[in-house]
Amino acid sequence: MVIDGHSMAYRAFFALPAENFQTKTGQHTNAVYGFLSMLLAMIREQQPTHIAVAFDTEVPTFRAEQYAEYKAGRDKTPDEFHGQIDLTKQVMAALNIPCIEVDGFEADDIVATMATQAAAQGWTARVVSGDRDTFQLIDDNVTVLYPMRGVSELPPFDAAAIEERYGVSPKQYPELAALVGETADNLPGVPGVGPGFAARWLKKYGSLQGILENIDEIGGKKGEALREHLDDVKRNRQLNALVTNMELPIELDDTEMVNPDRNLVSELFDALEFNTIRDRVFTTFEKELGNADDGADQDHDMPDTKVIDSSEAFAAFLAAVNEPIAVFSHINPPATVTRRKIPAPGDYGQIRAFSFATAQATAVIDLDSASRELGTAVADFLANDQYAKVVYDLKAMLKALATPPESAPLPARPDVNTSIVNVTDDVLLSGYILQPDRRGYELADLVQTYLNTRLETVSATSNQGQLNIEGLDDDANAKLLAQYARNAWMIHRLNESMDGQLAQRDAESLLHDLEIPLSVVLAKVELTGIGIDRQRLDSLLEGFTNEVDKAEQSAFASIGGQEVNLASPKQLQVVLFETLDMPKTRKTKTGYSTDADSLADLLEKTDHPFLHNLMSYRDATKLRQTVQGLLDSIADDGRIHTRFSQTAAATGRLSSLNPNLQNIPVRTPAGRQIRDIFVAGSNPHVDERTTLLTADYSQIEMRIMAHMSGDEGLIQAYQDGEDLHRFVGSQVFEVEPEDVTTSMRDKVKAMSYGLAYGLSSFGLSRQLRISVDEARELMSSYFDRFGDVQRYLRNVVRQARKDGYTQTMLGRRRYLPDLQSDNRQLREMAERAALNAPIQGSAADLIKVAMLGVQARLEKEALNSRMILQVHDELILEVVDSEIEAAEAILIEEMSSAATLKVPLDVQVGKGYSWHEAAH
DNA sequence: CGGACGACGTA
DNA sequence: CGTACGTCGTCCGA
Repeated sequence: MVIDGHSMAYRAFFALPAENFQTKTGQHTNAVYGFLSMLLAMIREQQPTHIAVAFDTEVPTFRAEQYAEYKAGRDKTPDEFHGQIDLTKQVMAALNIPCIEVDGFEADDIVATMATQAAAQGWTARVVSGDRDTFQLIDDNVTVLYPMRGVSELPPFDAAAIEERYGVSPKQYPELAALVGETADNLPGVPGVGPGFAARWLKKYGSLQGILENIDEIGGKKGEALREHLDDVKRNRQLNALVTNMELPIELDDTEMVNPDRNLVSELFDALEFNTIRDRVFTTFEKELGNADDGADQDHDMPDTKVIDSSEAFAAFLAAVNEPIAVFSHINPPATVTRRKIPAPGDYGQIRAFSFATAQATAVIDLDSASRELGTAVADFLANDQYAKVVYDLKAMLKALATPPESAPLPARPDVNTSIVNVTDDVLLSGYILQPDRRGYELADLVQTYLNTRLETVSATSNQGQLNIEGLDDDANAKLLAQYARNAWMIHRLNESMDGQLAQRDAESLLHDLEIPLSVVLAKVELTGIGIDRQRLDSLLEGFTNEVDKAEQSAFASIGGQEVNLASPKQLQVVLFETLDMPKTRKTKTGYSTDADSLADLLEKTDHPFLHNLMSYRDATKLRQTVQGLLDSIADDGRIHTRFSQTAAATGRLSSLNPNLQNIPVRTPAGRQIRDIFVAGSNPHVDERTTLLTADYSQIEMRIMAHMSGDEGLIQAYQDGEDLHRFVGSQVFEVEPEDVTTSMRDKVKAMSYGLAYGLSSFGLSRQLRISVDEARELMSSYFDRFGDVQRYLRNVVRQARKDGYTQTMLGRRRYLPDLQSDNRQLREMAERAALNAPIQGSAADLIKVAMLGVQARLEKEALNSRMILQVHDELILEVVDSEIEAAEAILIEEMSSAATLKVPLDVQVGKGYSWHEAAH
């Protein structure tokens, strides 16, 4: 298959709307995307063994030399097309598809030469081109795929198809074209002669030569015109003849289809912001090349796998081991959770199989067929401090091991402190520390990045049916177990690679002393869950649902009974900006914004009741959704067990999911009602009432900024325990602290918080609804008083630009390549991220240290109270009533001593039956 | 069914 | 033109 790259990319450009394909840097990509998806379709349909793409070059062709007006008068190439040919070539390079271009020739000549060469070798050739001149190449061996509807349909043209369509043979088609002319190439033909007449003449006289020999016979106006434009016709015929015997810089054999360079493809697609097509690329090539086991070659050093089916065999395997063992556990349901398919509340998955790897040996255990003895032996091995272990996702293993089903051979090991010990590495967490801003940390992703090897993801068929060890002659089962073994081997190899990199950047302590121990604490927190008052939650749902209905009815009434979907911004835009003809708001990708700020603006300007009703509807639906989400995630034990992701936030923070308990409303009274349903539950270890204890850091990020900047004024204020915002206000506005008004305090408060996000004077002015000048004035007097803060913030960015990364107090790095970007928007975004990352990240480090400290103290003092939630700067404990004072002391001590800063770490504690009551 | 998008909750 | 997240509904395409 040989493709005319330029003509197809250009077709694709017009087939897809350029405005829908634009990267954040402003580069259009519609032609690249369209070309690529056409290419994939062609590969799938035609299954070529060899493939190449031909391109035109800038150098004028021999045709232009023969005829100066060749292709003159064409419309200017649209600006949006700019750069897309080059990007298309880059994509081809990543796909390992050769691009061919030769100065002085057109892509079509290359296509023609290659097709001719291929046919001469006895191959069949497929020519993909939007240029009808290629029709002349068609014969028994050569077919042209010519785009019809955009580039979505490329019907094959063979001799019969040309005959049917034009009434001439492919060989005669260029003669017909010469008579008719080609506007696109600025080759005028005979006026008044279209393909019909041309075909009739050709049929009658056999060929163009025949026509010329009998030219005087041809009567009528058209005959006259022909005689007048004979030179044009001859010239056209000369120019539309494709060159079939060029010297090419490549042999046909060098165009054999091979695997894409996956890393290059990923890198390039990241830049092009191609996401959905990525998998299509890989699956298309895999299918075409039939090489699903491609990566297997690179495992030649993988030791043979022993299938372990008895505790004796396991003991024998362990006896030969004298180094850290990589342990992989296959957990059902798989950790990959999609939006519409989340695991049932309280289901932490079951371990179905274990596999192990060292440099010398690999082994696999199918738990579905394992004996109770073997299951126990494995559990004992995990709990045995003598064996160092390397794992992937310790937290998931701990949780699954804590709650195996009755029937499983594995004994339940509910104590996460002892169930898996001596874990020296968790490659999931190592991956996060090395690259905290990656999208995914699936084992296969890490293997791809760090080992440049493909890893099959275990087939979903393992979800059902038994993995039966006796059935090892069963192909599918054997393959599955082999995959598990390979996973363990990959964990082993990943660890070798990552260990070195962690050492190089001095981040071992972050892994071993912080993240790995924290994952044990988090496992415990998740297993514990938080108590819920279900009755009150039910009645909240009812109340909010009523509010939604009421607001919806009022909203419809206020626009004359028209029933639109209030949850659809698209439909709202029609109502607001067309039906009601309101002033336009901020632009979004798909139109004009209908967000809360915009609605408030519109309300001010128009005072239309619909706006008010819509806002009520939005408030109520949001609350109802939150309540419904909570109800849906209550587990059988009546509690909600959120999951903490330890690898989600690029700054080092945790995140909470299924459900997210880190964004439960708190600002409005209605929202706070939801906090009231999180309550102190029963403790399984004591028959005693419990209370919720909350403890949060006060102004943690400001304190970190004071510490890191070394600003004496700020430090002094914190040491004196002053009301920080009042103090700053008095400095900025040059008044006595007692004379600082609420408005002054609010302004400096907004500014102080904003600083850590890279707030601009423009942003500040908008937020405070003051003029930009006033905001600028405010910032400059702020920095006059607190100059070290300004110097610090500037220096953070400067250092980050120099090093390529920022660093937290514990050495957690965040890489920010965009600091070097030519694109101002990207660069400035990276600068703000650089400003914020050390501050937010250090705060994250601190509370993680505090969590370890608190958990350790609770255990050391043998308390029954339990940690149940972390919300970035807040820890929540469910405390047995007799332990309230002890727990309170632990919280305060451990949180305030998490680090020694130049300022005190103030911790506020509150208690109550519910989360709401425990707020202070 | 999955992704993009707008919207909005938290720190 | 303020950082970091997760979830929901809609809309649209595979």
